[in-house]
Amino acid sequence: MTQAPESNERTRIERYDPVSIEPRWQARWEELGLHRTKFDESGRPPYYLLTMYPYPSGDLHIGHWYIVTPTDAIARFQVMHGKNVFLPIGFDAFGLPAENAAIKNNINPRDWTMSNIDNMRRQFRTMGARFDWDAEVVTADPDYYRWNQWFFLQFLKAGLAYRAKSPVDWCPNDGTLAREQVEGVDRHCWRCGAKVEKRDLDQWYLRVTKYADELLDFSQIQFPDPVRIMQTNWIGRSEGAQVVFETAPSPHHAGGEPLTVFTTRPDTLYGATFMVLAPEHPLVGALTAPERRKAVEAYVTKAGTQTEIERLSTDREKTGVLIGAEAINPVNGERIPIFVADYVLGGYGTGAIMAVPAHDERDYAFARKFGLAIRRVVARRGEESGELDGAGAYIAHSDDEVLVNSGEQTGLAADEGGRRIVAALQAQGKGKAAITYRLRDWLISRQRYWGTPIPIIYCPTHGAVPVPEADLPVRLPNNVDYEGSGVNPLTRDETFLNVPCPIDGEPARRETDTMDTFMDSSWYWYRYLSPRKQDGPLDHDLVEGWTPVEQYTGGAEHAVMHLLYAREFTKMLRDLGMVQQNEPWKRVFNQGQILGADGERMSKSRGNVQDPDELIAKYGADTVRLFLMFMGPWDQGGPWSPTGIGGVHRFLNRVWALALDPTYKEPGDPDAGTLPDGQDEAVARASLRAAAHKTLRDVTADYESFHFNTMVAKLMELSNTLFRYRGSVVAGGPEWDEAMRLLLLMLAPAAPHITEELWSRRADVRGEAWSTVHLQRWPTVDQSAVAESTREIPVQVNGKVRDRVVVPANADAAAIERAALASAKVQAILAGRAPDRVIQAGGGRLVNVVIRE
RNA sequence: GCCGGAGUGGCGGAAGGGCAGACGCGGCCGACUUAAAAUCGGUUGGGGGCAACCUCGUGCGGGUUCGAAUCCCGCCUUCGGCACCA
Repeated sequence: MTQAPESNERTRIERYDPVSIEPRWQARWEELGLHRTKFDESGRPPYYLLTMYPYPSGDLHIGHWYIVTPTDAIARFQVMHGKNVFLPIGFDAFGLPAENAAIKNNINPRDWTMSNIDNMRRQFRTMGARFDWDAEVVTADPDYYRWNQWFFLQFLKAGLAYRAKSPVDWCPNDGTLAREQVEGVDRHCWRCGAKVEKRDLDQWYLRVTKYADELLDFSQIQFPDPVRIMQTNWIGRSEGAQVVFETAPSPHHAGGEPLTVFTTRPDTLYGATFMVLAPEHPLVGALTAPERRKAVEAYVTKAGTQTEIERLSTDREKTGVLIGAEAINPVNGERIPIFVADYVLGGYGTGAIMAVPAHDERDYAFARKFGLAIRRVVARRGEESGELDGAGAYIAHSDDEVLVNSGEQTGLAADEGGRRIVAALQAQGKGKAAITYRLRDWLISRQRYWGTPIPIIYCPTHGAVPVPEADLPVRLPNNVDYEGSGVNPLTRDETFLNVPCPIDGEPARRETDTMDTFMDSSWYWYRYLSPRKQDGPLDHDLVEGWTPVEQYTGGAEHAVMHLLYAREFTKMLRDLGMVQQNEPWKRVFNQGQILGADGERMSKSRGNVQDPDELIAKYGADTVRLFLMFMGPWDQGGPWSPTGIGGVHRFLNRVWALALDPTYKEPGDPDAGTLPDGQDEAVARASLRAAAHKTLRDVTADYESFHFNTMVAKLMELSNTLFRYRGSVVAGGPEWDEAMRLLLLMLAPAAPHITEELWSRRADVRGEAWSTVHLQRWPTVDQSAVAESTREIPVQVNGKVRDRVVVPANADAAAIERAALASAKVQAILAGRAPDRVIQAGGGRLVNVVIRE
């Protein structure tokens, strides 16, 4: 790069050169151990600040900076408020991308992951974040994942883990596929293109539905509203009743087989005109009549091969087949036909419904298509004899509805009728009130290599036997050969597979499934507190002293997965006596996401990834940090654009110049040296102080509420104010010096390097010993500096601002009104008329003169 | 379809019943310079006026209020999430 020779005026002070300053201070902080948390320190209250640990994809991009640097600013701000801050970092090191890279490039997932982590550690250090690297956790480390295994064994003992069959997407060549590995409408494998099928596999579950009700209680965790709402919907509690129908006798069947359905509308039971079983319902096979068997089997098979999307698409036409059996409605003994149809889900409720087409849109659509009876049983009072208009089901559920065509219950209010129907059924043992949740148990089995091995051994005699705790960890073998396919290599690894049964010592085989990585991320903040502890997963004293985590920041994309799994996990740990708390974190904040310049998610494959390294080389880390905070509200994110970064860099250059050379006069500045607005020296001194302390008041509030963009704007304003006084008689004086000191302290959390450099030079100039700016106490606002002797009050006429009047700060309402009405502009508009009303808003902050035309 | 978030200058955004457009980018004018860059100062929502000023403006249409970007009702666009959950 050709650089013009430094012009004369720029040689007076040293140029702001972040590239030389930043690494120097980073090294110094590390040498001093400034970022290492002393957990046992008393006196300073603990403050655990957590940011979601990253997946080690290889390179830190600008999105990581966007996530991390404001969090670092919060940490530094809290340190300056006397808190004992813990800000750890680690890596979510297991998962599919490592395996994909491994298969593609024929390398080892561990090597790929670990070298990515090395690179990211290096890049992280260039941010200047105060991470406590001693606490680092890497989930692919056996020292970490052995505790996943240990927790699993405890859950098993406590009955919180169990095994059950469940379907997976299966490719004949590449084994189990993750959702994103199934491509196209024809559902082919992403690698080999083969047709994907469904397979039922035995898999492990965690019994998290046990906590469904408790998870709906958010009183001990502060979530952003959208997260709370999404979790509530995800859990999906609905109240209703279970009703037992029995099958009717037929030529092929004795009948009397109970079929339980769940309904939220027991009041509509008399309107049930058919019944529907999910294709997965266990009784489908047994109840199907011989002449229907072929059709039913074909239908069930087809349902199994359809994509979730296809099957669950709401605008798809309803399909289904009769199974050739009938059920008896317990309230009226009526025989109704039974269908199997895929609009009923196997995994929800009882997998069977009573269909009430008059009062349910889905049942209505199905009944119309198959020409089934539609019987109205609920009507608005006074419209009992009315017919359905044929446009659809009648859903509205209001207070003035009554039951019709409902036997003994006819004429009752719908609610009351529903209650009586349930009570009557309950008396006969044919029903009861029930609550159903949309939430399912947590399926943790993954047919993958790169994860935590599930510590189970299958013995021909004893079945699934837990690995004894003393034998943990079950290590993932390092030498793996994918043999060019996506099939989990553990299933071919004889050394791994063959083990003696822990009970009888006879030959047995290991479980080859590994755990969902959400298991890893459900407790890592506890491990950060004692990452190398060998005799247990967590240190109880530290956990109780430092958690729930004070503040957790991360992306909203985890609203219902990670953030819910981790809550469930914490409740399980609590029930095992491992922790005392009900929730893992006190407060969660969702920062926005930085997208590529094209508005799409940043990813290597899209080629829209912004590498921060070149920006740092050009502007330095402080500028990049500050720019990311300045761009907009932190919870908003948005497409990446470097437009404007120069403005932030210019701001830091100006802070640099103000700190090192207050009295300098720009040759190009016509106003250099004069005081603004014709102020005299005393007024200038007072307004400098006022500006500094007002900024302090506002910036403090902005840090506390994570409004970093306005925080930076206000610091820019203060530097602009200082700039106006640069070279004047007050430049370098005591008020200037105080303002400069406040500016550096306020800027320190956001731009840690330049402030540290200027702070140390300040100490040099004064002959004081150096002490880091980052351990200074946050300054306090001097209210007397902020107070002003006069106020300027906007005067509106009919809501439009027409003038401003200046009144003494202590003017009372009458005086303000007099001043407002005395305004020449107001008088001109009044034109001799008297105002109808004069309103003062906000204790005299504004006056509105109302005239009716 | 249902549930959420967001729509404000050329651009990122500020103000969350009381001065719309803070701060920054970009633009324009000027200073410094042989010149350019950098730096510094001024100016910058639209329309009108020589001016002081006037007028219109926060996605659209209504409403509440002395006063609405902000609250309410009905839409539109866009981004997330869920999606036959009985």
